[in-house]
Formats: sequence, C-alpha cells, structure tokens
Amino acid sequence: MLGELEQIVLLAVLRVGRDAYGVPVHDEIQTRAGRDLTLGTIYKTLNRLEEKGLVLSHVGEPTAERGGRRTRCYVVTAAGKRSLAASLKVLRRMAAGLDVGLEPT
Amino acid sequence: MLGELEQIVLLAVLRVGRDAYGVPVHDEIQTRAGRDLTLGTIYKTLNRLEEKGLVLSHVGEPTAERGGRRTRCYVVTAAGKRSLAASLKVLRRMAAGLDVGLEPT
DNA sequence: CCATATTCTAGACAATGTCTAACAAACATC
DNA sequence: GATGTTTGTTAGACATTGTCTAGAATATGG
Repeated sequence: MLGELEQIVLLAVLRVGRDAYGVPVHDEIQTRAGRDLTLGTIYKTLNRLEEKGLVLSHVGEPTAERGGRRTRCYVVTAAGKRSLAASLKVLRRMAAGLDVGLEPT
Repeated sequence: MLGELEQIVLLAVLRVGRDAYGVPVHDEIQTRAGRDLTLGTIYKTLNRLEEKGLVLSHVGEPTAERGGRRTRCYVVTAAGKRSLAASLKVLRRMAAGLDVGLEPT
C-alpha cells in the first residue's frame, strides 16, 4: 500500500511532468499541498518509490543556473499510476456520500 | 499528518455511524475498500487516533448475540473531521486536473 | 584551481502499518 | 453457579514509511 506522502510525491511528479527532479517536486508540494518538507524527505521518498518500481529515474543535464550537480529526473511508471489510482479510488469510495473533504476552498 | 490507514479508519467510523466498534469498522473497510486487515490492526489504529484526540470512545452495551464482551464504540471528534478534511483536500488539490482518479465521480 | 552554489546520498530516529498471541467478559447450559 | 465457548479488546513485537540533519558530489565563476 502507498503511504500518504508517497501518494503526494507521485502526484507531484505527475504534475511537474518533464524534468521532475527533487527541487521542482519539492516546490510543487510546498505550493500546492502547503506542506513544508525538507529536500531530504523528498529524495528519500523518491528513492523508495524507485525501489518499488513506481517511478523511474534518469540523470539529466545540469541546470543552467549558477552551479550544482546533475539532476536526477523522475517519471511515474505504469505500475506507479496503477498503484496511485488504486489508492485514490479506495479513498473516493470510502468518502463517497460523506460531506468530508468534498467542500471546496 | 494522517497516515493512509488512519484516513481510511476515520472514514469507516463515519460511515458506520452509531455503534462503530471494532468489528463493523473492520467489515466496512473490508467491504468498501477491499482491504484485508486483521482486527488487531483496526484496534491499534483506533487507539492511536484516540490518543491524538481524533476519535472518542465509550463502552457500549454487549451485543445480544451468542456471547462476547462489551463493545468500545468510537465517534470522530471535530478535530478528527478537520484533520481528515485537510488530508483529503490536499489530495484533491494535488490530483486536480490529472487523469488519475480522484475527480468527483 | 579554489570558492561557492546546487543537487543528491546516507544514516538516524520517529511515526504509522501490521500481525500474532493472549486476555476479558458475556451467554448458554448443565 | 461453575465452566466452557463465543465474541470483542488489549499488548507487544516487528516492518514500513515519514522526516530530519549532515555531508558528499558536481557544476560554474572568478
């Protein structure tokens, strides 16, 4: 089963799309989910997701920024999408009909 | 932050409504979420949720069944509902626009 | 080359997920 | 009214996930 953070990270990788490496994923989570995590937390989670075959990584080009090492970019695998969909489906089914978490804001 | 199972258990308690003790909660999760957990897992999670003030329990009447000890019935507190709503909102926001399965039915 | 900025890795520890085994209390019955 | 059977709960152990800090690697600019 996917943990809560794993779900969020998978979603963030999907949202970022191309060049989804640590920093953009971290920023997406910070902005969208309002969750203040360290980069280390993101990397650890991405590593674990990769071990489980739910994402795949490849080394990318260095950013054109000031400095820094090569980026490691992630893509969600088919298995990752299936796993994520399954988790979200369970929540949707469990929440269906209850007026919890369905209110906008 | 709520773990994945914690969210599911909270939702199950809400679904069951009156007399939400271990067994019905377990059954609801089994049926609705298709997840095969032991009763021990449910109880442990309920205990932890109570320690965090997200559910409240009271000892209920014994079932009129064959035998059995008194039931401990759970209710989701206001804090529990808030916490749950917050978690689900994050997921909804993260999933919004992606074709991955948390969009309203 | 050396300093510095950026990204990634590793190791530690806390919280959550999960099971098995054991304990407790009601009922039926004899 | 002792006792065994049934149903429900608790406790303890271990695996997985969540999270941080500290440090290593690799670019670029002077």
